[in-house]
Amino acid sequence: MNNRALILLGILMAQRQHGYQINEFIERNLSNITDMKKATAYGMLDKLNQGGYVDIEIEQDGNRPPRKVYSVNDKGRDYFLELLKQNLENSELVKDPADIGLMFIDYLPPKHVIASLKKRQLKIKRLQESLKAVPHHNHVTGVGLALDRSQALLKADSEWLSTLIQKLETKIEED
Amino acid sequence: MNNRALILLGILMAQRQHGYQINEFIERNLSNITDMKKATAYGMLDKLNQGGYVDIEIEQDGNRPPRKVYSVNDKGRDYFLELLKQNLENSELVKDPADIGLMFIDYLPPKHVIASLKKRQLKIKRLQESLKAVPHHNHVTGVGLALDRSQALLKADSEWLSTLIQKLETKIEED
DNA sequence: TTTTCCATGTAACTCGTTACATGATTTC
DNA sequence: GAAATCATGTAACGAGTTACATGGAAAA
Repeated sequence: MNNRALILLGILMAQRQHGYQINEFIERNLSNITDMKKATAYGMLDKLNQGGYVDIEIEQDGNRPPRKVYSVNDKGRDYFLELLKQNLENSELVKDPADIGLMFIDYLPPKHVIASLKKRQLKIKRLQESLKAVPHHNHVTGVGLALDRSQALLKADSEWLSTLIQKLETKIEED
Repeated sequence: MNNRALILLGILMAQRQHGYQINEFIERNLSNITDMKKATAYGMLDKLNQGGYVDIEIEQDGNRPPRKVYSVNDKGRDYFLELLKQNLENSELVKDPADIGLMFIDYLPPKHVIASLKKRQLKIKRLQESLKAVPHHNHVTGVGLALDRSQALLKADSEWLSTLIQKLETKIEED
C-alpha cells in the first residue's frame, strides 16, 4: 500500500539518519527506483513519527543547523516487515505509458512508425547503459537486486521492440 | 506528455462517440492499459473541446438522455499524430513498486522471502492467464499489440523471479 | 417494483510536486 | 564576496479519484 513509507523505513532500518541524509541517499542511489521528492519525504517522516513508527532525536553539530535524527522503533520495525512482506508478495500490471502509442500505430505511415520505434530503441539502450554504470558494490543484494530486475525487463522490452520493428519492415517490403 | 489525451483522441480517431461509449470502451477493453476513470475522461473531453481539438454535437435518441458526441477535427488530428509520435519515440524507466521490496530482502529470513516471492510468482501467472484470455480478434495490431508487449514483459519478470528464487534456495542449502 | 442501464456532471478530497523561505557555513 | 552546501519546512498548485446527484428507460 504505502510504498513511500516502505522506502523510508527500509532506509532507516540500516541506521538512524536525519532527513537531509535520507533525501541525499534517495537522490543519489535510488533515482532509478523512486521519484520521491524531498518535500514528500520530510512530510512522510513526520507522519511516520506521528504514527509512532519512528522516533526523533534532535542533534546539533557545532553551529550547523539542528537536525532531526529519525530511527525505527519496535512498532516501526513490525510495520516495515509487514509492508515488506506485502510488497514482495505482490505483482500488479504496471500501466506503462509506452503501451499507449502501440494501440494506434495504424494511424501513422509504417515508415514513420519504424523511425519512431528506432528512436525508442536508442533510448532503451541508453537506459541500459546508465543502469550498467551504477556502481555494483552492492549488486548481489540490496539496491542492486532491484536494478538487476530493471535490467532484465529493459532487455525484454528491447528484444520485443526489435522483433516488432522487423515485422513492420518485412511488411513494408511486401508492397 | 499528455497520455490521457492521447488515449481519448486515439479512441475518437476510430469514430465519433459520446462520453459514455468511450468510458465503456476504456473499462471493457483498455483496463490493462490505463486506469483512467470516468470523471477524468469526461473532464478531459471537455478540455479537448475547449482546446479546439474535438467538436461536440448533441444528439438524442427518443426519450433517452441527450448525449454529447465528440469527434476529432483537423487540429485534433494533428495534435493526436504529434502525441502519438512522441509516445512511440519515448522510453522511460518505469518506477515499479515491485522493485522496492527487493532492496530490503536481507531484513527477512530467506525462507520467508522465498515464500513471499512464490506468491508473487502465482500472481504473475494469473496476470498472464488473464491477458491470454483477452479476445484477440485484434491481436496483430491495435490494442492487441500493447497487450503483446505486456505479455513479453510479464514473461521476463516471471523468468527473472524464478532464477532469483533458485539462487535463494541454493543459498539456503549451503547452510 | 426494485434494480440495472443510460448519460453526464460536480464537489470534496488525496497525494504529490513545485517553488519558495530561512539562515548559518563552508568553498571558490 | 558570491556561490554552493547543510537542514528543514510550508504554501500553492495540479492531476486524478471517490463519491455523490440527477432522471428517465429498460429489464428482472
